[in-house]
Amino acid sequence: MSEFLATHTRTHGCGELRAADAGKRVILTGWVQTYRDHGERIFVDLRDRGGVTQIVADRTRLAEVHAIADALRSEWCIGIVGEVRLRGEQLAKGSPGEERKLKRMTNEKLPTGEIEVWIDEIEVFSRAETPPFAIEDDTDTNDQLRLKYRYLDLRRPRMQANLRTRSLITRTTRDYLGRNGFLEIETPFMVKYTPGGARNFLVPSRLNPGCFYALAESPQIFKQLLMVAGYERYFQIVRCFRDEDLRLDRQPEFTQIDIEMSFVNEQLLQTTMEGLMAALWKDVLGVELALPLRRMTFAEAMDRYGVDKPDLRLDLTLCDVTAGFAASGFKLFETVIAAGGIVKCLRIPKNDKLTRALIDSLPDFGKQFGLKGVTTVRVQDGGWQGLKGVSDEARQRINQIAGAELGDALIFVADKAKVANTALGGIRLHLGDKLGLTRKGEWQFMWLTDPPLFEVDDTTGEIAAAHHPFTSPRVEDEGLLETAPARVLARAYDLVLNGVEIGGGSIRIHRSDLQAQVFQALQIGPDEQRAKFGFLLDAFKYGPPPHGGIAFGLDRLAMLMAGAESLRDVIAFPKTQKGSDLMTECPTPVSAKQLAELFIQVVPDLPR
RNA sequence: GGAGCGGUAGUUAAGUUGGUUAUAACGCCGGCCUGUCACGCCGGAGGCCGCGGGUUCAAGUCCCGUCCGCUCCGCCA
Repeated sequence: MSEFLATHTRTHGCGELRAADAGKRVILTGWVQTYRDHGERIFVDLRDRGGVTQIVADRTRLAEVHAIADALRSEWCIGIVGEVRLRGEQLAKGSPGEERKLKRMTNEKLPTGEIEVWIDEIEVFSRAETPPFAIEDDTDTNDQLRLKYRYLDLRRPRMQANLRTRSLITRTTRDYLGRNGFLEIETPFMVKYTPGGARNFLVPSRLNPGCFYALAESPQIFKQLLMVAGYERYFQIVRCFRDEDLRLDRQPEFTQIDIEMSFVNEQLLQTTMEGLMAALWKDVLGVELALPLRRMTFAEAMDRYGVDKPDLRLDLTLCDVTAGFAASGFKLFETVIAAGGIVKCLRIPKNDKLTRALIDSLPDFGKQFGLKGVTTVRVQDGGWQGLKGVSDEARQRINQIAGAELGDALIFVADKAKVANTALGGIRLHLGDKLGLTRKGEWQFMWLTDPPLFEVDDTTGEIAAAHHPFTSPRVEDEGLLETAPARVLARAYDLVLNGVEIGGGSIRIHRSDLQAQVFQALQIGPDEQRAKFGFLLDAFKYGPPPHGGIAFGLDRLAMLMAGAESLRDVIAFPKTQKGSDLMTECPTPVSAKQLAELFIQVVPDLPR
């Protein structure tokens, strides 16, 4: 133990001291943020997780303290004993210009700016090499370096604030759910591998040669079993693992707030979750949410926003002008329509920021969505500027559908429905940003409801579960399961915030006859059912309660609430886009001996 | 699986149609300085231009390959 700590422990954090503390003898510990050497007097900004305090070493006062302070460098870890003084206290009372000088000495940028601590004792706990980047919020360094020296990156106040926000979120969540009768119950990470869905990370079993566990993608099946087991209300803040390609808002391991309730319908579940959101926004951000939250059907979202997670901070909407362009004389679009495609339109009300250059950049922007082209016209008296070959009649029809007014721009995209919607939805967000139409600072929540129960594969026409095979169809659609499965809508819901899906769930099937119909529609036969879900189906023979649930992405929630730009900024030790950890340099190959112990042989470039 | 962007001093960047010793700012090191808080002033050090090939009299610059990072499409029941 250091000599210093044997006899001292700190009395205050570096963000705590105020003018009222003047005269106190205090002990502070922290890291050297910066130092300003003025010869006889050295000023040091001392930082800990709570803030920064200026400490002062004066040669005429204590030469030995001054000598130690003279050697201090960035990020050294030190402890000091000293006296809190109002800045400029030593100025002679009543001296000329006293008030002005005092004011000049106060640092209004710091909460502790009125005071400073004059050092009586100082101990260097440890020195630091010059860090590869400055430990400050506006340090402009690349992610590669930040991740390699993550422990330094995490010293930055903004990162500490982000992780503090995250901690507050989990604390409030536990508190709210606990008060509402939810039990926190853990479930296994190492689970049975089931094909389909997200790719799994596999864990070899030494005790069972040739056999593997999968790391859980989510506790889905276990939480349903807990409902069968009569726990009624369950939650867990749980790590999930998916071996899929990564994005700004996706990590290979991420955390869910996982929730399941028995004897519940959509209304009760959503109300309960709205209560959770209200508690979070109040406790963490001090914001009162207006409840209930808005609801929108999947169909409306796709039609008007082109996505299943609309950003409602932006008022622009899409409309379908396929009917307008049919027999319009515009061959390009007519061909697309004849091939089963659609034409969607985004109307931009007259806006000076929509420059020629911005319009010209849209086709390139559209390419990333697989779009072949983007057509933009300006609505003028008696015609469209920017597109010829459309009959007057068709033009008027389209103007009417789009609600176009003089001076507006109409942006058209023609392709298969999915591509057209995704692309124009993307352009909508892009332009909202570029034109400054997206209202920053708003919290736009919405429940997305009534999505399709199944997804139909474009090429094969095969049907797959859109969510998972235990999601209930809407009661009124049960009759369609055999005749028109693609039209069946689900008792499922997503919670969307500012264009980000922060949670999703469903009411589950608890009736075996209904479950059989769904398996039938999915063409999952008895053998496959047994192999994949046998234990769950067995459990459902013993009086399963009606139940449903939801899972929130804690990382995304934290990212939005902390105002962070990336998931990596709210995860202490995240991974790169290729799933590697640049600090520990993982993953790595392992020795032949380790592999042999697991009965595994590595074959490079195995044909797939 | 695919597309785009990036990699030059410790860091962030500049580097012209290929042409002398590869610039700048910040940081770092030394000295000076009683009030700074983006302190200031004087001086100094610091480079495998991601890596490997190729073209050329000559490559940071052009070509091919490769690695790493970022963003997106596919993917994520």
